[in-house]
Amino acid sequence: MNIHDVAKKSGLSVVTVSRVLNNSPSVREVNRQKVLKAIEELNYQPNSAARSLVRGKTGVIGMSITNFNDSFYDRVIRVVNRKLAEQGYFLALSIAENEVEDNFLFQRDRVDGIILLSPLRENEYVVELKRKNIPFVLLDNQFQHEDVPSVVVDNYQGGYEATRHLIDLGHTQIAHIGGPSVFLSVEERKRGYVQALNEAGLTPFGMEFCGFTVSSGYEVAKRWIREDKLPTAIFSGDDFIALGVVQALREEGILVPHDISVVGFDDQQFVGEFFPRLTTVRQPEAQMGSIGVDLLLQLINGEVMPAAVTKLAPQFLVRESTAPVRQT
Amino acid sequence: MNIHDVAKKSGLSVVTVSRVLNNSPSVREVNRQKVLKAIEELNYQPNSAARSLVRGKTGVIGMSITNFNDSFYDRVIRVVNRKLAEQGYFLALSIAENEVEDNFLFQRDRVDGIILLSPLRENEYVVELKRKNIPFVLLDNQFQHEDVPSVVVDNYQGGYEATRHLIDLGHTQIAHIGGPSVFLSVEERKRGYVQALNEAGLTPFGMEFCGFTVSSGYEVAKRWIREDKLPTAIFSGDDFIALGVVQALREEGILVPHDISVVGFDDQQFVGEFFPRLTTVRQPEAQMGSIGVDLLLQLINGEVMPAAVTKLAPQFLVRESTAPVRQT
DNA sequence: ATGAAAGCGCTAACAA
DNA sequence: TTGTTAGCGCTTTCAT
Repeated sequence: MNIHDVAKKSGLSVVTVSRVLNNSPSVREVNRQKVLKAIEELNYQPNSAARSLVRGKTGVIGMSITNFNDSFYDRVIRVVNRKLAEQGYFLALSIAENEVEDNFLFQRDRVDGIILLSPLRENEYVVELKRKNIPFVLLDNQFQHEDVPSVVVDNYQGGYEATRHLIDLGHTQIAHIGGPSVFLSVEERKRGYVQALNEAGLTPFGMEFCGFTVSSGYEVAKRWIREDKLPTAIFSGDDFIALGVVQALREEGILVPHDISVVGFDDQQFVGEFFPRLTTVRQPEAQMGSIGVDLLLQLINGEVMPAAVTKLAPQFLVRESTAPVRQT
Repeated sequence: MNIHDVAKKSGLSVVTVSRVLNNSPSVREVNRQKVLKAIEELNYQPNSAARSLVRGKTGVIGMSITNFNDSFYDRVIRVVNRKLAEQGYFLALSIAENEVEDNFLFQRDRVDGIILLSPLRENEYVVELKRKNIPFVLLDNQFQHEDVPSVVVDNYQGGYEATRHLIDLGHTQIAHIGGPSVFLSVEERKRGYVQALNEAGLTPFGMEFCGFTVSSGYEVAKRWIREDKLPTAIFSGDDFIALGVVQALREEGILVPHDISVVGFDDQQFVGEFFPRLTTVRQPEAQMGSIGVDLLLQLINGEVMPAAVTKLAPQFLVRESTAPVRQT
């Protein structure tokens, strides 16, 4: 069943049918109706391969993800999906596990553009996509690349605000547990932390870097307890770490926020349901997704080359895991 | 740049090039090399739209997901992705948010087949896909449908084993907090729970149904504490609920598993990092994904109609949140 | 406003 | 073993 069947059924030519399909204005209303009726009756849908072939466009935007178990990704994906749908594009997600060259999406004629979300082998991907001349943007990435628009959150500011908040609560002994230090975001958060302390005439009480997991946070906190070098406040590199910290402290009878204040990062959904609900830094996922889509579509439409890096302000959320320092 | 360029460059016809591309044996080795060389030099990749058009196949399998913040989904997705890649197929994920008809994937010529993972509006989807005559399978679904292969975990068995384990530990006062009771899986888990109790000559100590969230579990447990009707063991409908329960108990100074044993369901990744590590029921994600792919490919290749429902045994994981009942 | 003809890049059928 | 020809289903000139 194809466009010819519709033409036959409606008594018009395939060209007219095609025009109706593409909302061309130069079709008499009577004929348009005839065609629409035939389409309806035949339950016809144009063949997408044929369309792609002749148009040189697919209407598909690919997005490469590394992880499907994270609120941050979930939120970004939803926004991107919705926004692309509004623009008539379809989002095809792909999990980045294989070699870069193996990625099916990375072919000029399969997608009109690509979004890389928190890419792991960022440089490889960028080289490959540039070589293949596929329009793409980076979201939450690590490095800066010439001619590649990217949208990142201001991790420095996040770290700064988190620490500033603790300082404002009167804390002077503030430690930091960051994620894997290979990440630029980790480095930036730390930088914000240090800067805020410096401005207040303070120095880091302690710094440690571990995995973005509950257990790593737990272990670091347990060690600090064992070594009897506990601060009065801890800025954690993400919510998982923070949760591990809270748990370790609680096991030793140290209460959050009564005895020690803890700040997280990312506002992981399930973490928000724990008590004490974590004071944390939320990344502006909606903005990030939205701007990312805008940039990509500009690129695809060959409009002016968008700015290289868009840095978004994070949102600091004060909840229940932080409190004024206890007077001793 | 297309197949003609390669033909020209290699001094052979487009047909020969096509044959090389498709590993046809009837090409002399010398010529094959010539073609390969030309492809290499031109960095040529066949146009996929043209291929799809003429072959009537896309090489793409679509998978519709509702949530990207869950270990269970993450695990299934990874297995499916890997397995499809092995078979030369590409997995395109799509988030199910819009109307069924809006789903871009649901078009015969866009994908060769579809996998529905834990679909929400299951019946609508099934009707639509049947109407469009697209091969598809269901994973972790709710209902049974004629002529649609599906793979589910034996939730009844999961509930049974979890409860049996508690009974074996000497517990007689065993309560259950299930998820939203609209789900068949929730009903099945409950049924297993009740059955295990019955066989042991016991009756449910209490039953409650709430959302699959930490906070719901927390609230139910808090209420039970307030009303002073605590069991010695609780079988929770999933890990989130279980976590909420543990937290609520701990806040009241009731220790898990010392005072009360708690069992979860799903083996959510981050939950495994909490202490006490949760005794839980793991769904066989790898099997589910693998069998799902096999069934779908059978369907696509028009082989014998696969069995309607494949029910997989869950795996019971004894960890640290359960212990023998305390002698009073 | 409508249609005939050409062509997008590829593969399959048939011939040589 | 290789190549010629036709055609997948659609859109886009270019006439009319």
